[in-house]
Amino acid sequence: MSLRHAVLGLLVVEPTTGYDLAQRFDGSLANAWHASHSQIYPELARLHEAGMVEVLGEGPRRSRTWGVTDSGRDELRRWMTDTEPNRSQRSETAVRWFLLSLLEPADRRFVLEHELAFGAAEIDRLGHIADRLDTLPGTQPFRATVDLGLRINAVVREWLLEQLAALEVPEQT
Amino acid sequence: MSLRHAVLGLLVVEPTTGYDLAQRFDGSLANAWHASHSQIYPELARLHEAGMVEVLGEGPRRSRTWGVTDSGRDELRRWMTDTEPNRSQRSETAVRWFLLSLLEPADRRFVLEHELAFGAAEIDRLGHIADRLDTLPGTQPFRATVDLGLRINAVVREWLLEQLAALEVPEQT
DNA sequence: GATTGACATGTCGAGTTCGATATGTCAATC
DNA sequence: GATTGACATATCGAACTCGACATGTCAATC
Repeated sequence: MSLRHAVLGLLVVEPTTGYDLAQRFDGSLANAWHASHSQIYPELARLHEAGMVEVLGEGPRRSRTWGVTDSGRDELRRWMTDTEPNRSQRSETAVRWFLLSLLEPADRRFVLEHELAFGAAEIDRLGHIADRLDTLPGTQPFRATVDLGLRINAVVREWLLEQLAALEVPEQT
Repeated sequence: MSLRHAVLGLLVVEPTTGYDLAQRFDGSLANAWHASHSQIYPELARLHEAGMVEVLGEGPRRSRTWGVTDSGRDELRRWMTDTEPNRSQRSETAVRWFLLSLLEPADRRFVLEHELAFGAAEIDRLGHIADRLDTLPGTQPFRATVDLGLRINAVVREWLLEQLAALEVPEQT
């Protein structure tokens, strides 16, 4: 269960509300893990019961700002250094890339162009995040992860363009 | 539910048994999707009931070789070209990379070195798959995906080495 | 002839995730 | 003063996933 540790991690970075946590899962953590609010609220309740998070303050609209306790920090460290990562991945997009060659050229071109457009938007999105982090102090460490995302996206883009180019050339059998 | 389409895709590539399908999820498709046999057998039964796969032959040990029907091929094509991909990713490893900066330098070095070792093994594994595909005829299209995996692993490796190098330098605040 | 290990299929219960539904607040615009 | 949209929390049932348990076959080695 990494949901628990992803939540703890995000709250160590910066205490925040459950609502905002859900936004972050779709923002900075989008390429690593997804969780919707219907998972996050119960998980916060469980973490609270386990003494790993605490309410730091209450705001408008019944909102509560959650922070991590020492016990929660211990648990996060233990997980990161003492447990073997679960290496199983899950990416529907990657499944589609894998199966791309099963499509006829016309369909393949269509899908490749669609993926390229999405990738361009993603590079744009990450670029904006990088720019914002560059102006903010104290968030330097996370620049590195954004950078990794940008580099992976660049490699994928190049690969997609190659696949598209291979489509133009009559097949060499 | 991409399990269904991943199974259909693998069976279009080459008809095979449920057992072998489970091996392939952990081999060629390891960086895209994971599924164990306890998911695969019921899914094959459902696909059979839906008329999307059929038994092509029976072998030793009650084994059945499954193939995709025309209806299954239609469904796979429809999924790949007409539906919007679910972009949500899931990678515990990526979550750990994201949270790396929360660790103290000594712990961080430990984790980075562990990741580098795993990455090296993965590059090795993909390299062997690539070599095998190069000697086999008729599997050229999947060379491309293996290549993408190799390139992404190379970028990650470079990134991990940079993070390790940054650890040596006294912090610039 | 016995043992071992890879091949092969299957089910079950617990745990996790998703999508829908529900309820309400607050600030800004019309 | 009404409406809209972002903020905010919460629950429920259906679907999906995981790990454990169960059963058996076949080939090769000891």
